[in-house]
Amino acid sequence: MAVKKQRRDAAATSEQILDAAEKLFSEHGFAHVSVREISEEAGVTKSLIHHHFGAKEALWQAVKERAFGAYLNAQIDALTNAEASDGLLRSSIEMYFRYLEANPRLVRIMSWAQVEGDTNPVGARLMPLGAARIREAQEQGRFRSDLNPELTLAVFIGATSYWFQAQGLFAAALDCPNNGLSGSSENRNKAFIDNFLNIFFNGLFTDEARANQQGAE
Amino acid sequence: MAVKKQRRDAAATSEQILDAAEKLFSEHGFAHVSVREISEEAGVTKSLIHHHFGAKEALWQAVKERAFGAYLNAQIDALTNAEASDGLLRSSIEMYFRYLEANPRLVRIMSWAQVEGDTNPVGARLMPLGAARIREAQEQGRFRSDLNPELTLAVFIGATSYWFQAQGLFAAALDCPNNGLSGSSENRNKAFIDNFLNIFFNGLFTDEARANQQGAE
DNA sequence: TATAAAGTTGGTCGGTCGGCCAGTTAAATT
DNA sequence: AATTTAACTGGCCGACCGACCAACTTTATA
Repeated sequence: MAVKKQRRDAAATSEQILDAAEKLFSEHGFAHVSVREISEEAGVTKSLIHHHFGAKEALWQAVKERAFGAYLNAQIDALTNAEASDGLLRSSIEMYFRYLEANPRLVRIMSWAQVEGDTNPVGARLMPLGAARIREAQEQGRFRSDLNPELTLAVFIGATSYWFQAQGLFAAALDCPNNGLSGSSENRNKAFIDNFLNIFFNGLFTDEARANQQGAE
Repeated sequence: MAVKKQRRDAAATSEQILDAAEKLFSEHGFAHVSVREISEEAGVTKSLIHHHFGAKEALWQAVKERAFGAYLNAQIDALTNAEASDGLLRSSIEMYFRYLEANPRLVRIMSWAQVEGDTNPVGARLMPLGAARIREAQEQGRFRSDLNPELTLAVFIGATSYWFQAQGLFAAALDCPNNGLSGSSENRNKAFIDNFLNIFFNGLFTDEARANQQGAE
């Protein structure tokens, strides 16, 4: 038999409100969404939102904290559990990419938070972990030691994050039929990360060009 | 003798309004700025803004078109005038980076436009030009031919654009005193682009690691 | 100089916003 | 069963928003 729906459940109601707010905030941004719209989306009264979260700003904060918290845990897992071999480091990088791919709302929330000037605590937590993995690889002679780990990590985070943030920018240029990228977005994402990792690890130069470059220095 | 100030000059007034709007919109975004605030910043009445631009939305559009137009011209110059040698391609890439560095307002306007879902016509114009340069280098045997030019360009645009968009994200992690990056932002920018181009062209692997990777395939 | 056109102004309107409060209902406590 | 606590509701309020308009002033035209 079906469980009778609880009519007063503060935790469930809060989640309901958070879900609705996350949906609308991520789509349109904090300023373009009214508390009224959120209440309608969540199926509760406007007053109830103020009852549970106080001000609109606090609700936005709660939405961000929930999304960033889940993201942070997933990434810390990926960065601490992966072992220091080429294949596993590569796969932990791919996990970062896949997480963004699977959570488009998170990507948009991060975009909004970024442009609105939030001092994102997630980056400050994640950067040292990722940089440490790069340092390990350098000490083991697998990565070049003349590169700065933090800046290298910034390249990786930037290229992958921007790929998802700016799909509208790239879509038109990628959709021409002669480059074999006009398939599904999954295929495009896979082609991008493969292409990126290939450059990231091996560079853009041919062996010949690299030899010339080194000879010239 | 000083030129007597024109008291009624529609073009100058429009510029004045556009300057004020660009400043405030880029700092706080479209929704967080009122027409009243813009009028005060520009030193004109609110009604005058409606007289010149119609609706607030049209003013925002005009701000974006002015900024994107200047940006587009500068980049088209860089991409069409640079000759097809390693040094000049590298320098045209650096010009792109320098332009973003010198125009923080443009970076923020692009961020706002992106997150608000604008179908950015600039990317559609610029991507084919940049991809063509990469194709040339591939045909001349300087760049590896197994890479997709458009996706490669997306890596470059993403990494550099994100660097400026997300300085707040990176700043905390980069400011630790032991990595030599705690100087001025100009120095940090230079260190980043040098590090990026080094990876971009030559890859992250050591020669040994690259040899192992190729041997394993 | 007469007249039209364009630049500029202060004031105001309907509408929406976030937040508050008094009151109601269900659950928990004693 | 009585009472306290907390979830929940409808209505309302002042503030602010973008837009509009009628009037006024300067410049261009004939």
